[in-house]
Amino acid sequence: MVKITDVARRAGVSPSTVSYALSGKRPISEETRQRVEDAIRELGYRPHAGARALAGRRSNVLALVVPLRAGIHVPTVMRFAVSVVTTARRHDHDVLLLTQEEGVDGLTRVAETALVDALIVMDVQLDDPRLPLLRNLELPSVLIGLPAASEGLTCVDLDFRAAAEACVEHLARLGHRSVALVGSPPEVYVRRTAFAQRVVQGFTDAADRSGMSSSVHPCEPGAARGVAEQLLREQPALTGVVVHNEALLGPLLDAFEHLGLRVPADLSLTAICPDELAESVRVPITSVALPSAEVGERAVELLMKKLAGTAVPEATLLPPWMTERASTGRRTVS
Amino acid sequence: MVKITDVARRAGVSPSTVSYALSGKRPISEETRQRVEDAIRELGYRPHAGARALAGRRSNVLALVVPLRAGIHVPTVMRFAVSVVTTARRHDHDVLLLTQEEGVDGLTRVAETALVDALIVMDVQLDDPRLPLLRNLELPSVLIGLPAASEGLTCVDLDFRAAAEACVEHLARLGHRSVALVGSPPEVYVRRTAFAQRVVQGFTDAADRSGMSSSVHPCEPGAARGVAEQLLREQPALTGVVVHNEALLGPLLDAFEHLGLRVPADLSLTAICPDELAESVRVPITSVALPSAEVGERAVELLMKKLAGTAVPEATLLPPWMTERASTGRRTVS
DNA sequence: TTCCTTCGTCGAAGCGCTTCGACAGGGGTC
DNA sequence: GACCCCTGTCGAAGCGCTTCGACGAAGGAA
Repeated sequence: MVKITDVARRAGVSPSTVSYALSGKRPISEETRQRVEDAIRELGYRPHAGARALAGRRSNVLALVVPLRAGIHVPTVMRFAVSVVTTARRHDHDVLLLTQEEGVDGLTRVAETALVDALIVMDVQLDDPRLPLLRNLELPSVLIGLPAASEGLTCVDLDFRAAAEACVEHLARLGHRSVALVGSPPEVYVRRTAFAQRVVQGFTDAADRSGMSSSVHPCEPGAARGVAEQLLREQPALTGVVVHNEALLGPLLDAFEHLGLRVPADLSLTAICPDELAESVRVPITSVALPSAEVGERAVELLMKKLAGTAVPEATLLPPWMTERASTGRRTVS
Repeated sequence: MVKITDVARRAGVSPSTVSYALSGKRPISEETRQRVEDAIRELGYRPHAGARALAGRRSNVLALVVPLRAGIHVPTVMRFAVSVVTTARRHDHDVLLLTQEEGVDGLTRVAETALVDALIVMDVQLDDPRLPLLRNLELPSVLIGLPAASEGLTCVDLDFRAAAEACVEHLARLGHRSVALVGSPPEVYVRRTAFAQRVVQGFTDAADRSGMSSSVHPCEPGAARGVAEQLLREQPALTGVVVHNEALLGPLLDAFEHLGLRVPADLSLTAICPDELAESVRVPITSVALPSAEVGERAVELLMKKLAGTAVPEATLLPPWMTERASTGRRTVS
């Protein structure tokens, strides 16, 4: 193994100079830096991560808690995760994968062993049991998701409330008077997952404000047909549906068609989901984008700022961005 | 931060004794061990990961390369990943998440900086460009997937060839004479992804051996209806289908029904996919299980053996395990 | 000219842990 | 009784890196 002293010898300088040349923490003459870089290249030197972590008190590793619980949409979660990894690499950090199972203990462990410098936590509940821990930990952390009380924390997320409102208001503008929300599976609400709850709030409030009749339906994957039938039965005047359930978008479209409803002629559909998904189904869906890549990126960048000692806002809510596609149209009064 | 010397002082022993009590690498009297453990508990001691890695030449971290390329089924991949993380934790290891993007460089980097002790690589191609690297690296590695040449490597996977054969033979036993394989998206074959290729081989060979007529159809997600129509048009005698594409299982079932075919009365369906999936669709599918959890577990266990210096087999192929469900039946001669 | 900075570099002291060699004491064995 | 070999413990020497204080040289201010 080639180490810093080897590089130093080859470049004709001291190890500390190599270190400073690498970190830039003290001025080094251009000529010396060049010699050091050459030596590094020639020898194929790579600093030892453990030694670095020990001496520098920084491991350059972030922990990411990936939620893989019942009811979540795995591909969507992985979009966040990939964005986090990619952005972390841009900032010269690696990402340690923790599963939800490990829970509070896992977070404590990686924090206290100094395995990681910082934490990113996904799938936040309104009253998440991990919040006290995160507040007390000496390590900086960022939540992807907005709990009920964000004091003393740092959170990033899409403004789901505004997203749901945007969907409803879009339907209202098109003349719809009766709308329904097809949501995530029931267990997601039982856990009081923050984003799901906010969508319900935004949806209901906006519908009330617009004087629309509305209903909310948590929905299992695979239950598309059942929900569709139920909707038509219980809410015969229904002409607008907001879908907040990635797995159901396609099936729901099929189910409505199967029941003889044309989208958007008889029924307008909007969704909150990744743009790619909205574009890839049979009838492209008017949707508020779920900007996973941007959220992941922001999370890492906020963390980097905190690591650098900069103050950051407690909550960063990305404004909803709606794209009109083929699935929504004016209500046709029959 | 509480360190080993604090524990040593409190327990009235030397730091080395604490270390040995913890690692068990030298005999320690029961009484001393107890005092050390008490001290650890009372002080809340956690060994510093970096220091440990530096002195012990082991980081207790594994790298996992997670494939998130076009055409892969994310939930299936994550089943492997979760199993790897869970098993790794049981062996007191953590898992560093690498994306495919990082490629060969990423593997080299984490290996040479001693950030990780070992590597697990998924989504292996028959002629994977990472193989030479893995062969030369001083770090042990395990592939999830079986490349064309496995000499000098360690690989675990379901025996996909045998799995495909089992599906075909099952259909043959039921009297079917004309079968089709609905496979992964085309890009998966273009990349020469190992498991996909082996399924095709196994399927074709078994069909030939049984004297059945057969055809193979790579298939995009969302193209279910198109493929179904094409199959009926081009292969009118078709009565048996093998599906090797998680995303398509449900849609394909719907598509055949839509075309007026009853499963299994008119058409028998078998699949290679996780059992959960096979059970959760409308008509439970006779399937060969994709034992993600077991494969992930085996991968980690093989790695642990290699880290311990034990020799392990180059290829571990798990035998296929078929479960008959409602989707297959005898061919009804009409 | 003298004094004070700033720039560029070096040496040494750790960071917190593991591990090696040494050694005291307590049995066995012959 | 002499010898040897375990068992259980300690002290010290690193592991490879960062960082702090120091210092010579060069440049500016007075």
